[in-house]
Amino acid sequence: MDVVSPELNSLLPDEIMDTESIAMEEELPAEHLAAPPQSEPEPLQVPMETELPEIVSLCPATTSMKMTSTDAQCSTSSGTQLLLAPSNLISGTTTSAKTTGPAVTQNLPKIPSVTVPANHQLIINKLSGTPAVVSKSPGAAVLKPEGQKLLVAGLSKTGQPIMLALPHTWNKPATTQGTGDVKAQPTQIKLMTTVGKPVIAVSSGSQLMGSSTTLQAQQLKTLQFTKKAAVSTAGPMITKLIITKALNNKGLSSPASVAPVVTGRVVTQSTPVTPPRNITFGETISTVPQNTSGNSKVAISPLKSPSKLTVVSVASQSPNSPQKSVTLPLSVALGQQILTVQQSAATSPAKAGTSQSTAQTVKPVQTVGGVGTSQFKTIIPLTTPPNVQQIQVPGSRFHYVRLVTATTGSSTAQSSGSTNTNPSIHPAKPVMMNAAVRMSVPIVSAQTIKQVVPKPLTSAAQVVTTSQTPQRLIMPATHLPQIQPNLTSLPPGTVLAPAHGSGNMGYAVLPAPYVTQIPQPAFVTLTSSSTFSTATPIQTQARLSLNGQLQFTLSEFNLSSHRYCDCFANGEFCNNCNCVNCFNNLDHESERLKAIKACLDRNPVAFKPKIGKGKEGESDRRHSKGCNCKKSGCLKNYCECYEAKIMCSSMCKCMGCKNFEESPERKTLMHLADAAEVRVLQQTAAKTKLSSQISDLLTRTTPAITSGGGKGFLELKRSPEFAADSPCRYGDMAVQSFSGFSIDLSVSSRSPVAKSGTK
DNA sequence: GAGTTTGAAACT
DNA sequence: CAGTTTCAAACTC
Repeated sequence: MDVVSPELNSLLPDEIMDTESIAMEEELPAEHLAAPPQSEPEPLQVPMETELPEIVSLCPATTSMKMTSTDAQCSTSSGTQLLLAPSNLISGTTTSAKTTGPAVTQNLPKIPSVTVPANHQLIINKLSGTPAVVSKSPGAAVLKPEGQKLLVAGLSKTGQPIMLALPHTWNKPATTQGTGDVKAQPTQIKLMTTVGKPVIAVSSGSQLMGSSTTLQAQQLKTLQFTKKAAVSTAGPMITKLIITKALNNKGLSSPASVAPVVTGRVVTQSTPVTPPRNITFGETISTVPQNTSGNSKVAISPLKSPSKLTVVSVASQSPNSPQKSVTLPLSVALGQQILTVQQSAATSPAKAGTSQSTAQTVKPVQTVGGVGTSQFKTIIPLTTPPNVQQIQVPGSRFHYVRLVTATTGSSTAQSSGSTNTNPSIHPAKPVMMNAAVRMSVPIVSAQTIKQVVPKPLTSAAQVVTTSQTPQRLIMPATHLPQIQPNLTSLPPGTVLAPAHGSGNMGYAVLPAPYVTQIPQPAFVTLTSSSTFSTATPIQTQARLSLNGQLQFTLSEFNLSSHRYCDCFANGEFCNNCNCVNCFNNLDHESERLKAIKACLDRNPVAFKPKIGKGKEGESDRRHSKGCNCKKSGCLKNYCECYEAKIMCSSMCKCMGCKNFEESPERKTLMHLADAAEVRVLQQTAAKTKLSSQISDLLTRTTPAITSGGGKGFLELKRSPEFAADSPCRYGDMAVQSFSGFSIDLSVSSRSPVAKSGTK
């Protein structure tokens, strides 16, 4: 690893907090996404295209070490995923670093490699001789030398940690061995330092992952980690993780919408530090060096709105039996996100660090990213009562709630469920999925989370539906043997999608309103497979097929279509769609239930994502069923394969197929399509720029601009200094619509200002 | 926007 | 499982 001296750092003060340039470097094409880690035995399907989030994560690599530093801080642009090794580990690789404690200088682990997958995740590996990050953080196991690199140097003489954010093009192997010449490419290096704070120090064995929703790539979030010296190596340590949105955060949304969520691990308690807009949280972890203390994974929705946040924590772990870790991987799939949660019981109560509503005490988190092309934001809340928090994202179509784990008596989950003692369960092995899944889980009390057998959604499950915005409850139907026994531990209200069959992956998509508003007698029994036996009959609100797919049909929805309504197929209620006489709403729940049941009986795979992960050795994506084209040559959008921009496979039954790799027709079309896309992008960029200029012009030239009461409107008012009857260039501007990229200014006839249309 | 083509899903 | 029907989306003009 390269060593960045403090001198170098001091010479480049302007580089600090240079978020824009960093953000630019983060822009990676989708094809640069990281491949699944090799440690993953069997990648799961990627049901849908995913708009990938980026991760800021902190991942300690050591198993036991002393932390004498009191504060640690790192800054990174949002969206950049970082896996940071412990400070001592870092310092051991830097010549200029000053260790903060005597224990730190001993047995300094080396960082053999710094690899960055394409998802901008920086992974600093330890030596192979030590318990690697990989073993504890499968998500960090992706060591694909792509993407942006970030080197974390140790403490300087002034105590400033130095982090080098390297462009993704800077992936020479030498850099991973500490022999790279930093100065050789000065323009590609971003230095981020913390002022007056020691370098990031992550407690041993803990896995931290900080993540935050990102509204814009330019957002900068500061992660502050506070550690206190442990009494002994085996003693508790304090780790405080703070994520602070930088002041230059360009996010325009409310705090709830951005709600940076960071996970961390705190051995005991942390001193609350609650600067404005900071989120401080801590978590109690086991002090057993080899104890991974479970892993908690929560994926933040990487969907369109980065503000969407889903936090789920399930399972608990006996503090004294790390190998019996009853981690409950809760994998959720919506085709775009996968959420995996493994959470351990805390040996001591965790303590939230801030009084802010967004403050969270979190469990150790590790990313499940790095699998496939997915990128994850992993968050684990370790909330104190109230154990339920709802995340409301203004403007979002979805509501999210957090499932939190009780901080006390967490060991009951392990002992209560006989299925949890399945030896096949890997203690800390997270369930890795290669697709992100959005998951909205009904709010459940902490105690109910531990219950082995899900109950019908009655009083136990407290689902909050505050608006007509559909909620989704999506659970994985993937065949995941390691988590299957733990599925019985899902909290009441959770819709289970029992894995069944081999490779027949499905997803249970259940709108939350559907869950919450169904009368109890209307429950649809969750069909359990033979391998998914439970002592108690499981009831939930949707009937699931054997492969775990929740299905809906419109046959009883008085719709004249044999096809599924898109809204329905997505597990949503129809809203502002073109459905006629639609029954896919809350007013027709009984009919909807019938439709679901009928559909499940008829076709268990109707809602299965058509484009999924191909078999091993095949291309990443392929049509699950294959097309059946006859006339289009599979080169028109009639063909589902072509429409999905994938080539036809052996599954297809098409005739005259031209949608294969070497097809000249296909290549020609692709070239044309690419060219067209480039043009569209250029035009869009031009429009955006022009609109921005116009808007800026209006702002600067208009005497007064006040936001109108309506949404997305600008009200242009006459400035007081202009008399009502005086000639005024802008005097007759009325309220104009300001929608999207278009600004249409209507100017009165006596103000012959040229209209500006950007469309 | 209307008409045509197409193929997936439902149906038999 | 194969053939037929239906119909919304894609496509063309």
